[in-house]
Amino acid sequence: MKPNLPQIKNLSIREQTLVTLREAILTGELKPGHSLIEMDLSRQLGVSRAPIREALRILNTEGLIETIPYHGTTVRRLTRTDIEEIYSMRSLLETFAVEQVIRARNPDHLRRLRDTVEDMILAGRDNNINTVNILDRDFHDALIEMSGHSLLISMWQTVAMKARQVMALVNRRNTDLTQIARNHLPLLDAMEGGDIPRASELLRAHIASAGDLVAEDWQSDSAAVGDGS
Amino acid sequence: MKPNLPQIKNLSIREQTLVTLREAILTGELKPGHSLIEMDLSRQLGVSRAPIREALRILNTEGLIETIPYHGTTVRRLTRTDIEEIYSMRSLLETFAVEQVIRARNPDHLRRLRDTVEDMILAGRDNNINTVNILDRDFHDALIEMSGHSLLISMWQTVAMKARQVMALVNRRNTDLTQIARNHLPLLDAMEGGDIPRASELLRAHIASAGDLVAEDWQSDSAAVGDGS
DNA sequence: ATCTCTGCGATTGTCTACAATCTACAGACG
DNA sequence: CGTCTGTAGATTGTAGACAATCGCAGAGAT
Repeated sequence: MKPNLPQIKNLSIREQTLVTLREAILTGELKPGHSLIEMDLSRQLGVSRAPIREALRILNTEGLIETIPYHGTTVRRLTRTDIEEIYSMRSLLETFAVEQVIRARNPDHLRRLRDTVEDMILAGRDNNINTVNILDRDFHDALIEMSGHSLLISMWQTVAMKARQVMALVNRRNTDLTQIARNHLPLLDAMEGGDIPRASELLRAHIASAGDLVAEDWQSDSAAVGDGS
Repeated sequence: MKPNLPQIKNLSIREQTLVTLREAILTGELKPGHSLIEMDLSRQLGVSRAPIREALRILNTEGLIETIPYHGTTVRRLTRTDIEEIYSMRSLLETFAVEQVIRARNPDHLRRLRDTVEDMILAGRDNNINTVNILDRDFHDALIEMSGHSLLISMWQTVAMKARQVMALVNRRNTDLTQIARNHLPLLDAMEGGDIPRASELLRAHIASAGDLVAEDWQSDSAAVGDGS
């Protein structure tokens, strides 16, 4: 009956520019301090400055770039304090979310989370670091989504973006991937048991340890770039 | 010595537009559902569409307006769920802040907060509702600022904006103003005593009661506008 | 030698005109 | 009479040119 044709979506140039630039920043392709000149972007992307400017205003509001009037736009630099703040905020938001999810007592939710963790452990065995990272992100994103709190989700996206950027910039030390994955299991157990205080504490510790690890080998200049051209 | 001349600031048209529109939305002058047509704004403000569009993109990112491509831009409508979410998020962020502030143990902070509350009580005696509201906002803003957590401050601004908008849209029932002001005193006492759990709980209750009051007499359509022209 | 001022290049800010897209309504066709 | 189609008007999306502003280098004065 329904041929199930792929949805045709004609994203505006502004939106395409936004996604492109944001992704480049979050993956570390565009490093902190890199200067973004509208005219250059215009030539590179083959579009006029108008949509680019609008995309830049959005990125600026999201806190990923900084603009000095009549002077230039650069990818925002990250200090160690920024990183600590990002992780403490993550902790706050996720702890809140986990509380909501536990109260909802939805078996589907827990099953979905457990599936994700199991996949993560498997990917860890294969030493597939990329998949582990993606599944880890999925897990935490899912946790927030399940709260059903749209404002929380929106604020989470902002923080999660910044966290992604930080992750891409640090040179990860080789940690035991299966261990990272397994760390999620006690949290799931606590959630299934409906033990909010314990789940909160486990999550807090989980994120704090991740944050400490990142903050530890953060040299402010490690990923910074002088000129950017 | 210092003539204290007013700082000359040549804000860009984009910025002026942004501030103007945002203020109009937050004060309820522009009600949810009201449609913002770029061309009309352009004529009214006597500027071209380009800076207006950039301001609109920012407001959109801030979550105050919604744009449907090739169709129009409207002030975002607020459901009862939105309001509950705004207040629960306020609660979360402020509770976090108060914990930081207590830990910092800075006497100046507590003094400043107490001064604000005292002024608030005085304004309440005079039945000066406007001043009470401003001081109440000052109090909560100050609490967040004192945390020294810049990411928290930034997220707070987003939430506080929305809360301001909601406050402006409900037809406040005449509550005892001095009572509102006095409600802050136990919180201050707990903070001075360094009692984090008690302070958290008081703050949570304080915000929840305010939220309930607002949510109670919220009719989704009360402040909505059909056409907007 | 040092200070001041002027001009230049680079970059963002703004304006105007034109293109693309959506909704609604009127008219053709069965 | 209902359904489809096409056209008009409104609105946003994009382009390209021009204006405003900033930082800096270099000339000239002291």
